[in-house]
Amino acid sequence: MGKNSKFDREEVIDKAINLYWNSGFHGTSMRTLQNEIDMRPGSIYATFGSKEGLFKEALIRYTQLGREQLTECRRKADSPVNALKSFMIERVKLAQKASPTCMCLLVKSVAELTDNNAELLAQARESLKTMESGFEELIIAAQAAGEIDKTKDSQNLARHIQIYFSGIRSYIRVYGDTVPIAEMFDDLFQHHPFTYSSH
Amino acid sequence: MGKNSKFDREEVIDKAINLYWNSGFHGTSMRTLQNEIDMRPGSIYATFGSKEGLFKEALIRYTQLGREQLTECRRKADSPVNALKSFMIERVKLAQKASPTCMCLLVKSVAELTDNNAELLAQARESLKTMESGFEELIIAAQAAGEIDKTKDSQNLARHIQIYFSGIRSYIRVYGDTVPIAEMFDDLFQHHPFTYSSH
DNA sequence: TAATAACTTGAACGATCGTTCAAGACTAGA
DNA sequence: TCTAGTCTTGAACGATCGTTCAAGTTATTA
Repeated sequence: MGKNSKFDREEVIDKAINLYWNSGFHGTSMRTLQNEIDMRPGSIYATFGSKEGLFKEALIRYTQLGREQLTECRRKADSPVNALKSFMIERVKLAQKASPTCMCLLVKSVAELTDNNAELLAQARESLKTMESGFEELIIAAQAAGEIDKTKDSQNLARHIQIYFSGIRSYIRVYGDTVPIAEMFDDLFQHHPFTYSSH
Repeated sequence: MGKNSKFDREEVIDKAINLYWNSGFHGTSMRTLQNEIDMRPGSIYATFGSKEGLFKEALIRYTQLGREQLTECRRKADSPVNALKSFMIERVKLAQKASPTCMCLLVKSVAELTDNNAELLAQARESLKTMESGFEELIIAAQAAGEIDKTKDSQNLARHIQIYFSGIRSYIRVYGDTVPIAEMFDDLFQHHPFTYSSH
């Protein structure tokens, strides 16, 4: 008995993701959120508890979508390494559409948040680790397929990718599209420690 | 005739840098700034014009200090590449002292700022380019000294460093000190395209 | 169809935001 | 020492912040 919600929860969170992605946690006001997701304060607070609560759900869903995209890339690509490459390219394209910063919402969040929002900071960290472990799975697959040297530590390589990926996206934020994005990702895998030919 | 300011301008800006570094532009309130730099609103606004004005000066001074530190490292180190290495290590140490994020204030700023603060965003971008050109100067010196392959494009290598450096610092933000920082910087230079031995 | 439970609404709250400005304090030149 | 110019002070401003809650609406059940 009683009334059902008339809004679509995932749809609402997706809109929240885009807003937070654009302007960050502090830069996005509840008023803006209210207008954009078309909910009144009472409904928002009944559903998500607080601005922090909504942001946390946004982080979680953002991460889930990222993992799904990674899986999708693996399904489509003809090799694990190519799956990683296409994921990075697609992710940058998606980010450029959703947020002019082009940066990862999770990286933006660990950069912006402080201990004043400890739970959110912890969630963003956790999410980044989740993404990194997704990279590692693909690397292990690549090693099994003979694409990457089996003697290399997969965790180490995944770290390499995480670092370079976030670095590139910060770099794009500074230089915009003037920089050859695809080439930069190719570079990553053409170099040691991802190739046999090195050292 | 008239009264002289009783505060030290550089000292004030340095304190502002630390506050912004910790909490970001939006996360640092004028009230907090007033207390920390021990100036009343009237004085701050007479001197810097606005919160944006103070932040811009902070960005500029932060960059200037960074360039000076780079020069200092070059003076002390026995080679240009070692100068780069020690700069990175020292910078991370400094950042860990000044800001628990350990990240670069400039990268944090391009991540946080939007077109609502276009002038600040432009300044942060400009400053990052300034730092990168400092890296390139050291690389050119390293090439002249035979430390790095002369046929490599110095601009490209500087980009590599910029990307990896900011990437590492984001990474440290996620994992804290559990990650072997010095090793990671060594890795950067042991790999192609910084070594002859690669490819 | 009346009662009940679930959800929505939007005006309003206190707190805090960045900022202003009239008044006071101080210093240097006449 | 007086005056004119410069800097400092801090109360106060309107705007906006995140949030609350009593009242209204809608759907389900008996």
